[in-house]
Amino acid sequence: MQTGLRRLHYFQQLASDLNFRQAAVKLGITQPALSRAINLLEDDVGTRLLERDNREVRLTLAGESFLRGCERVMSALDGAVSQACKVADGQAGQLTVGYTDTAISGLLPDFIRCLRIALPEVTLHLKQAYSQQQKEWLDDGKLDIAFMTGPSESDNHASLDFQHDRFIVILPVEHPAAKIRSLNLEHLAEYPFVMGDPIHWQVYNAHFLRLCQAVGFTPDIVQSAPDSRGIVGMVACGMGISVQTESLGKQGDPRITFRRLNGVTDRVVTQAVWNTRFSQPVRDKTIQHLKAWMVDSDAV
Amino acid sequence: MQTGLRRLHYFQQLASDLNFRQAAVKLGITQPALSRAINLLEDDVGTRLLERDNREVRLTLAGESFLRGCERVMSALDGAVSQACKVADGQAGQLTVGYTDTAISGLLPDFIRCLRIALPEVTLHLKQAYSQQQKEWLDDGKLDIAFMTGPSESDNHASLDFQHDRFIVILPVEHPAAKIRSLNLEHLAEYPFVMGDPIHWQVYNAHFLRLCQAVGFTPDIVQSAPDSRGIVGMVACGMGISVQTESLGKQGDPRITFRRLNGVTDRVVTQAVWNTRFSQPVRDKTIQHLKAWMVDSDAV
DNA sequence: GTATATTGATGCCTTCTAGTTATCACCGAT
DNA sequence: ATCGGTGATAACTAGAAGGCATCAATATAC
Repeated sequence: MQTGLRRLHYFQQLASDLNFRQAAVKLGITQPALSRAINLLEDDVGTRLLERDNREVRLTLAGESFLRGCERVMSALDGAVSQACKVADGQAGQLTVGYTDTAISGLLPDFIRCLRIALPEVTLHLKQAYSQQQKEWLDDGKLDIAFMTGPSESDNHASLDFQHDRFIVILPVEHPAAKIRSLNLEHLAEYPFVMGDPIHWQVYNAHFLRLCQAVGFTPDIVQSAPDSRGIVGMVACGMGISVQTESLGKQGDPRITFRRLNGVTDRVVTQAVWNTRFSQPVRDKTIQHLKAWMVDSDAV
Repeated sequence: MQTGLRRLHYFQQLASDLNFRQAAVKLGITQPALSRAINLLEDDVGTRLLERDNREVRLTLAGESFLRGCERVMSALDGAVSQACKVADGQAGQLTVGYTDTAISGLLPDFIRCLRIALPEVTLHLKQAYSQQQKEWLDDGKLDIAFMTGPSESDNHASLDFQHDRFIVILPVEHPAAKIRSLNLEHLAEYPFVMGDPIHWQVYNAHFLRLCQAVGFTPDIVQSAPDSRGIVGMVACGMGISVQTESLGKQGDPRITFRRLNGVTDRVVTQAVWNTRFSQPVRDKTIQHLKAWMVDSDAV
C-alpha cells in the first residue's frame, strides 16, 4: 500500500457523490485526475471498489466495506494529530506527582481537585514519598512534580513555594502542658519527645533541633516513627509529645490535642519542585495552573 | 494533513531506531530524504515529534502519543484493505437467506450449520417467507438466496435443486386410514382435508390437486391454515387429514401420525434460487459451498 | 589538543508521481 | 440524428520526493 491518504479522501468524496465530475469539482481537481487516482487505489487495494458504466456509478460491497474502513482510518489520523498537539500543549498525557505527609494533609488535595477539572484529559499518578526520595525520583524522571519539604538545592530543579506551615505541639489531652494558656517552646524542655525517624526526617528534625537550641535546650527524643500517622499514634499512646506542622493538626484523634507555639516565627515550607532538564508540557501547564491557583486562593 | 501514509511509516521506523541513517537504510532511502520527510511531517502535525541534536534522537511526549496514533492508523488501514478483499472474495459480509417451512424442516439447518463454520466472518440473516414473497424479495435485492418451492421461472434467477420431498399423509393417530398397511392416495378420497391457504400455497396445492385428479377424485378441503404448524395442529384437532412434504413429518406431535403414499412418484423440489443481476460475492461463495455440500451429503 | 568518525541538516539537481488539457467512446433524451 | 451527460485515455506539465555532495556540531581516540 504505497497509496497516500489523499486517495482515500478522494474515494470518500466519490463514494458520497457517486459522480466523478461532481466529486472532482468538490475536491478541487479535474475528473481525469480522479479517475486515475481511483484506478490506482483499486489496484493497491486489490479489488474493484466501484461499479461504473457510462450512466451510473455505484459502490461494490467491497467498496462499502472499504468506505467504512476509510472513515476509521481518517478518524484515527485526526485523533492521532489532535492528541499529539494536546500532548505537546500539556492538555493531555500523564503526570506523576510526588507528595509528603504534610502536603497531602494541607493544600495539595484542593489543588489536585482543581487540576483534575482544568486538565480532564491528563491522567494523574500520585506517589507518597519522603522529600529525599522525591528528589531522586525527579532526577530519574520518575516524578514530574514533587510536593516536598524545601528548600531544594539542585541546579536542575526549579521550585515554587506552595505551603507555609507553622509549628504546633501535639499533646495527649491529659498532658500537663495542655493546660498552659500561652505555650512557648521553653515550656516543653522537660518532657520526652516523639519525632520522625532520623533518616527520612533529617531536614525537618534538624530544623526543630535548631529551634530548641535557640531557646536553650536539647529535646529528649524517646521514640521515632516513620510517618506522621505513627508519630500521632505514639503521642496518643502517651509516650511523648511532638512538634509538627500545622497541616498535620487536622487529624481528628480524640486522645490528642494541638497547641500553637508562641514565639516561633519559622515556617516549614512545602515546595512544588520539578526538573527543568526534562521537557514535560503537562508539567509546565500544571505549574501555570498552580501559580494561578495560588493567587486565587491567596485572594480568598 | 496532506501528508501521505509513507511519512507515517517513515516516522514509525525512525521512532523504533532513533537514528536517521539507520532508519533510512531500512526504509531504502537516504538520510537527507528521511530528514526532510520528518520535518514536513512535523510541520503538518503542527508540533515537534522528535528531539534531536548532534548526538541523540529521542521521541517527545507528543511523538510517543503520535506513534501510538500511527499504529492505530496503520492497523485501521490494513484492516480496511483486508476486509475489502475478503468482502470481494465472499469470505466476509452479510448474507440474507429466505426459506420456507419445508426447507427449514428439512436439510437447510444442516447446510446453514456447515456454512457458518466455512464462512465464520459472514453475518447471516434468515427470513422465513412463502415462495412467492421470496421471489419478489430476490428481485428487490432484499434476499441474496431463497430456499423456496420450485421451479423458479424468472430469467434473472439461477437455481439449484436443493431438496426433494416425497408426499406423505398426516393423520390423527385414531384415524381409520392409519390402519391401512399400504396406503394409496385413492384410500383418502372420502375424507375431509386440511391444506395450506389458497393464496400462499397456490403452487403446492395445484400440484396436490393434479395428483388427486390423476387417481380420479377431487379432495374435500374443509379447512386451510397459513403454515405447516397450523395444518398439523388442525390435523391434531381431528378436523381432517393432509398431504404434505416428508420433511414436515419430523414434527413430533403424539396426536398425529404419518404414512408414506404409495403410487406417488412426484417430488416437491425445494430450490436454492438467486438473482444473477446482482453481484454478491458472499452469495457466490455460498453457492459454491452448497454445491460441494450437496455432493458430500449425497455421498453419505 | 588535534584528528577522525558520526550525528542530523542543507542546497542543488534529478526522478517520478499526480494534475491539467484535450479528446474519445458510450449512452439516454430530445 | 443530435445534443448533453457519463467515465476512460493519451500526452504534456508541475510539484513533491529522493539522491548526492556537503556542512556544522559533537564525541571519541590517540
